[in-house]
Amino acid sequence: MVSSESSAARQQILETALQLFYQKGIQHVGINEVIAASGVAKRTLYRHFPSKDDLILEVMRHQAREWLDWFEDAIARKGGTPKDRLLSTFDVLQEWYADPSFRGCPFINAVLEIADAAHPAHQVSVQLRESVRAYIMQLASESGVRDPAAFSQQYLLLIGGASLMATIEGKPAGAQYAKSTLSVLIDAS
Amino acid sequence: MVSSESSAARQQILETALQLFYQKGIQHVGINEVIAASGVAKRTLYRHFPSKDDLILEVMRHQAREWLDWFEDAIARKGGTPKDRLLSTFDVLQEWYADPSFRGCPFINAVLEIADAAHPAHQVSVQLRESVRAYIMQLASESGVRDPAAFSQQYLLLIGGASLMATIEGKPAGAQYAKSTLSVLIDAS
DNA sequence: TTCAAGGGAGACAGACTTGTCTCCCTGCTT
DNA sequence: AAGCAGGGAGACAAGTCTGTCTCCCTTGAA
Repeated sequence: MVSSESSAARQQILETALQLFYQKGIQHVGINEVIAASGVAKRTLYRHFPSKDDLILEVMRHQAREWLDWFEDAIARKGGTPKDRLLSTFDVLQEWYADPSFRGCPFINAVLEIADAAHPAHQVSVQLRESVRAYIMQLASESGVRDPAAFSQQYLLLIGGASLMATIEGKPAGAQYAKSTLSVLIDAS
Repeated sequence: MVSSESSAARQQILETALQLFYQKGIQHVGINEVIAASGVAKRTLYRHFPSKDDLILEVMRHQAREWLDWFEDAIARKGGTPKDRLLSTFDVLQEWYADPSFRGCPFINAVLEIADAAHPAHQVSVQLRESVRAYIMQLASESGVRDPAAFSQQYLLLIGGASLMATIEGKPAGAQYAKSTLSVLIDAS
């Protein structure tokens, strides 16, 4: 018996839904579109995901794991001192923002599309931001920043602001403003 | 003959829709709910606004004018030197974030709910951010900041980031992180 | 070989949505 | 006084959506 967690159909649905949700926005993609693009029966989708909200939640969890892995790997690959790596996070982000398929940060998008802090998918975004903050706080400690906790909160402002600028104005270069701001913050501490 | 621009029914629809759109999210409010809450006939709404998209656009324009007036007035009332006023912008914003009726920045919400950069309402948000940036750049010039243009872009990151933090984590105090960051930026220039 | 589970295709119900339409009433203008 | 524009109430059409259902096929295990 194939575990329902690792079913090929389940994976197919998850990855197709992830693409569609990101490209068109969660609310603008119906279940019928997901099953058509997955080549899967509606009955099959509802066997694995009891409701659309469950599907959204699983998609967001999957995407959060993948994004955090990608982000930390990309920064590790840049190498250098902890301070170098802190600054290079915004180079990594700028490359992301400039990608033609970039349609905004999916976690910010999800929170504001869902517009319901009680929705479990909202918590996925909150937890992801907390993971990023903890990771940055660690790098800040290694860099000798005076108050790593406060610094990591300021970092969250900058990453959110840069993602927003990339989404609203379509300006990936917002990441460079964030980078220069971060540099000033580090040097001042 | 009453001008269709200043009709009482039109104003009623506009203000009711503004409230509902903000409280529940644009996509989660139907035309039927707007007319029920406005005490207006459906025919009347469609006489003034040919489609829901037109209504959304007019609501956003109205809200953008009101918000910018409120923001500039609140800062002017704080008084002090240009540098004082730059810093007090985030005190003003924090009061807004901490208000029980705060449900996120309506312009960020709208952009991400609509998820379509070609939608006219998206441009309203872009233009509002540009107005804020120009206003901040002026204050920065008066404060003797070295590069007011770059500074104003960094400001946009901070205001966006703080609004996002207030929305996602429900932490109005993000504004204080933004204020301290801004202070460092000013002193370093 | 038999049979149960997973899956594809799609009909269907029920509850939404936007936008058009009719019917009737009130109040202003000429 | 008369008539017309603006407006309230709501039926209706045509479309959307989610979630349930039936029917049939395939595959793998006992």
